[in-house]
Amino acid sequence: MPDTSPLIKRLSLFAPLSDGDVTKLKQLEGQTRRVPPRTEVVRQGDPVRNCLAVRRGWSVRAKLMADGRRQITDLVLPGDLVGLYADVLPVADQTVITNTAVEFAEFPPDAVAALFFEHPRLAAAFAWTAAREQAILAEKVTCLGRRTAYERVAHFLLEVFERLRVVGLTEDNRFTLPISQEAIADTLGLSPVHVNRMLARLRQEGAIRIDGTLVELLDLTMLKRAADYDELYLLHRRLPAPLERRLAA
Amino acid sequence: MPDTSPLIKRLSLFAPLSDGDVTKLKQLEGQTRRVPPRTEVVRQGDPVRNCLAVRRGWSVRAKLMADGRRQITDLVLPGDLVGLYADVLPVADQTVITNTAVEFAEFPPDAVAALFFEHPRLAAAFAWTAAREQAILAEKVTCLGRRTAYERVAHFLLEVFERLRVVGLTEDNRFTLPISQEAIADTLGLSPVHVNRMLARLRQEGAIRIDGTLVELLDLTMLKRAADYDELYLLHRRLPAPLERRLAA
DNA sequence: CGGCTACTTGAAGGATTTCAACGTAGGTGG
DNA sequence: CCACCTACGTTGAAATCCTTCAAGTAGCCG
Repeated sequence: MPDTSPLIKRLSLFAPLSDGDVTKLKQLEGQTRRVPPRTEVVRQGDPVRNCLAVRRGWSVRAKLMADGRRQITDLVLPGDLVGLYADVLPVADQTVITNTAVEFAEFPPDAVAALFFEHPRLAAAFAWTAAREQAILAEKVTCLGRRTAYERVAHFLLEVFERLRVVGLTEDNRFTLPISQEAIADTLGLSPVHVNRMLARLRQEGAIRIDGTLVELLDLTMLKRAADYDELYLLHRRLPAPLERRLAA
Repeated sequence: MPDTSPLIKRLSLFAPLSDGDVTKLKQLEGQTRRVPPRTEVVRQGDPVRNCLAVRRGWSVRAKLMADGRRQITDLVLPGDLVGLYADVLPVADQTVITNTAVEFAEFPPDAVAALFFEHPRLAAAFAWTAAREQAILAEKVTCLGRRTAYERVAHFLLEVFERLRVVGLTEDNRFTLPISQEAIADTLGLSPVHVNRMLARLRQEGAIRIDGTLVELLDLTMLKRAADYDELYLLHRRLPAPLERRLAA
């Protein structure tokens, strides 16, 4: 299947999906919507309506402060789900803005609750997604709290690379990074100028190469050492055996 | 009920619980275990066995880096749940260490999944808890990425105050803060020395008063302004009406 | 070509860390 | 009961990392 959606790719990593599961996912992702770059898909403070499943394009989830500062809390990449908790939240606590043209599917939040009854394996996969999202957030807290600017930039590149890899959006050690250095700065809690300097340093050290939006990681070992990187938190591993047995029943 | 557990207190804030729900919670919390201060309750990298429901005492959830740096990602206070995702995770991505003597109940992770069938309202309440935890993490990312040390300390005090308040652990504007300034530093991504200075400044400005482990917030308005604080993210509001209607059915 | 946006680089300033020293309270053993 | 010890809090001074300000370059699109 060359047309496999990134979501299906990503969830298959967690557990082999049955035909029924795949059919259900295709149904959820059936109707897609396209929005241009710099569109607010979800607005902080608004009531949340739908869950989104991103098929193409980059967005960011961000918190906006009263005085204009902003912090990007997570990237939203193809295969990612937005608003899994929509059902249970009064209003969105964050804004989601597209960075490129983005294509995504929408479905009602109670469809997620319904999964628990009809598609327990998918429900587990969605729970796993939520757990992964939380682990990514915790890792980001660690980055911002305890890593230097240099380490943060290296860590950022490695995380993006690995997250794109599992949805098939890398080639060798290359990927496209369609966001500005200012956006990276808002992700890493740094100034744009300093992000630029750290990228320059990584470039000079031969760890990376950048050509426009194309990034190549030339020395993964060195990057991982520099970032104190352990990708365990991304949970790109098979699910626990006990759960597997239970779901197989 | 003077004996109401902090968990029941907290979840009641989300939705009025039925007698059956309360009975179920009491059953989950039935057997408690006590551990002394500075005990590793969950160890980063170990397989996760159980979910925990904390009844008394303070713990922290932390990420430990190879070179000894640590980042506290969240406080674990009475009424908090630990390891909601245990079922779906291969290993713990964080360590949980008690700071004081702690009393908590343990229950198997699949008990959470079972809730969805027998106690949908509790299941929703647990989902809400998970959503709240994630919102707290996102807010922490914003703190670490975009707030100054002064703002972070003010924000920290306000968050702790509000979280303790809903489980009945405050009196007027006072609460006990049984953790060291070093632990606060590891929470806020600062050095212990600087935390001390910021606390001193808040004290001089008349915003707070500290006597041992007792903290009093003297000027909430000023603190909230200083921290750019909006406690919306703590989700201490009633659940959305549509969900309420569905659960009432 | 002009104007926009993003990237780049240098220099100065500021926020926070590190280093160091001292004070204080509680706990333990002589 | 006192002396010691340790952990924690406090304060000053120097060093560092990162930001801010400023100016210049490169690419892109009308």
